[in-house]
Amino acid sequence: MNISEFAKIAGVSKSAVSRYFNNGYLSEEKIALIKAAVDKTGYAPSLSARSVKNKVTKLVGVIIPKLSSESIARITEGISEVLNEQGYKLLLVNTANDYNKEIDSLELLRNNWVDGIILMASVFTKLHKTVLDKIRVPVVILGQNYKGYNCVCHDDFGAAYSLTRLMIDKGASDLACVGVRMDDMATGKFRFDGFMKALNESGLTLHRGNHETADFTSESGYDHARRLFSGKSRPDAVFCATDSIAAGVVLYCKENGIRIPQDVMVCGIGDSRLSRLTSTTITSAHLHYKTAGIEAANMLLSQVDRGKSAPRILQLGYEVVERESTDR
Amino acid sequence: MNISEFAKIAGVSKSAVSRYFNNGYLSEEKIALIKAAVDKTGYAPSLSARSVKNKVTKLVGVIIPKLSSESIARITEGISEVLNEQGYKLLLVNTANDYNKEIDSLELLRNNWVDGIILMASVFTKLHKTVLDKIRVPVVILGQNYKGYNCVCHDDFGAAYSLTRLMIDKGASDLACVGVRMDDMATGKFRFDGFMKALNESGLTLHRGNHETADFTSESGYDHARRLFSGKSRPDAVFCATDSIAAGVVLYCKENGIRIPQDVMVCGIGDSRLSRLTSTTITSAHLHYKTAGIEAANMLLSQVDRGKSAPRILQLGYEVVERESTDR
DNA sequence: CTGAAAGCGCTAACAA
DNA sequence: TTGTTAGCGCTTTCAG
Repeated sequence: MNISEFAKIAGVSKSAVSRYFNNGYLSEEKIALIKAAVDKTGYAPSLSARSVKNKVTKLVGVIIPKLSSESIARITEGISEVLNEQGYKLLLVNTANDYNKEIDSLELLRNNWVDGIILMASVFTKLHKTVLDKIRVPVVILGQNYKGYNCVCHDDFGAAYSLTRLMIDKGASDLACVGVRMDDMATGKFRFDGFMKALNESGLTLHRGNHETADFTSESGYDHARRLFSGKSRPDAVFCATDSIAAGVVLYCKENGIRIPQDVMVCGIGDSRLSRLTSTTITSAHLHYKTAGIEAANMLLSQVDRGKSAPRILQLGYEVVERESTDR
Repeated sequence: MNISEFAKIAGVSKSAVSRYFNNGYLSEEKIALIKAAVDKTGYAPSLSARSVKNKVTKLVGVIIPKLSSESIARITEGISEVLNEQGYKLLLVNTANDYNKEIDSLELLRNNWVDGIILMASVFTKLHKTVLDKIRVPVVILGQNYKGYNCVCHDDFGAAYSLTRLMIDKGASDLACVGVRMDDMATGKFRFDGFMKALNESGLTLHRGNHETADFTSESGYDHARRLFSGKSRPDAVFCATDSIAAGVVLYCKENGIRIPQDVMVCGIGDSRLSRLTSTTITSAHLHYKTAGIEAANMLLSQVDRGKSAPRILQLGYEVVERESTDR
């Protein structure tokens, strides 16, 4: 049913109907007439047609690498909360860790579909830059710090530094790192750099064989723990780039009689629910994921409303949460 | 930029441009002309305007109660996979466990916005029915079994029965259940019913104080474990409606010197990653979450394409996965 | 194969 | 306050 047909049923003009749905001038009498007809027919205006006129879709595109990750879920909940409140809807694109798809999705949303985009970026290629620079709608990048773009990110470097420092202060001298690929700047490079800074500051060196690159799963953490602990000299502390990886390391230790924290200390990042439930609970750094989502959505919507402005970068802090895995 | 303006730049007519983007008849020559202009200007047709003509948005609404849940994330990944493949986009609505918002969201999507809806339902009220019956686009309900609607669901009853049976076969005689609210039929009622059937079949009774109602978190599982184990007689087996709850129970036992499985057996449902990482790994039932998402999306799209048809119910099986928590 | 023109459902400027 | 009317950007007949 369209507006003309409905107007006929309600016994009013098209404009009256339009005004009814757009808070225009309308007499009580007509309002009642239309309300009754709505109840009867269930008519609602076509959002597409409305968008054609308004040039506004009230839709925000959110591009994520995967869904089954506690951190991403929490971020997305934050985003969704703000969007809901402000009357926007969330168009979710899951790239399934496929970086080409990230580009495709940006292309897809580039014109005429959404009023703004939040990109949970992993790696950042020249292609990303090319596409991002062509996009007409506002974009906020979440979880990475790319100069020249609107970003909301975490203090990955600081969190890694503090945790490593903590383990050194507790007596660790032969530290290992299970990180992720370095082209993921936030989770890969910055967390590794923070780890290294703490080492260097204390005059420690990263021994050969003590640096592993895992993916984001605990299975992978488990596998890399095996490699770490099968060398001749075992590390006495393992810094992991994420809690999931740390959980895998903890599991490996449990199964192989390596005592935590007596034989080896372990920590992760993210303060996930998991870190409280593993056989040895895991010392971690709390990152404000939901807040990041909220801030990113607010940053985006303010640009949607008031037009693009100079790029801002918002970096959120962290809190170290000590648990059993470093308790000595 | 709109089609007319672009057509002028490309040096062709509006219709030619339209045909270019809709695989119509077009000479090589014009195709080249338009392609060049697209590269230069970045023009892409407005999807909203297209929808007005086509009466098709290529958008599917997905309503979920929350994001930070492994099962929901896996389901949604399945949905997203199919939608992507078929050229549909995913409009995500997070109701944040607010059942009123579930209704509102259905109302919102009811007309003219999406081509179909997947509803991850929790409870089912008369209001749900009223709204669902008014909706014009196809709807698939995921995770619950409501006669008369298209549903994809799990064998909650069977899974609970098998797990309880397993514990009884291993010698449990005083069983407890930590479930969730009964108006969530799938997770609450059916899992409890499955549990009870196994008890009854073996001539066992549910002792007073051995039935707790938790929410879906491990914190809640932890709290209810305290109540369970502070009575005079301790159960020798605890069936939990979800893995998260079970993880909380396991944590409580660990902290209070209650040995699993020697003193008490524990199991959950969902075969989550968590169940493999807790201090005592948790026996669980694998539910095919991602498959459920895939099947639901396929079911929905087939109705979108071929029009609504008689309601179908697809129930997926389960597999019991034995781990340490029942290993005796 | 091509372009002109009508029309999708809606909004808003305009005249009443 | 109201109704009429001219678009919004696109697709698709229809006549060439």
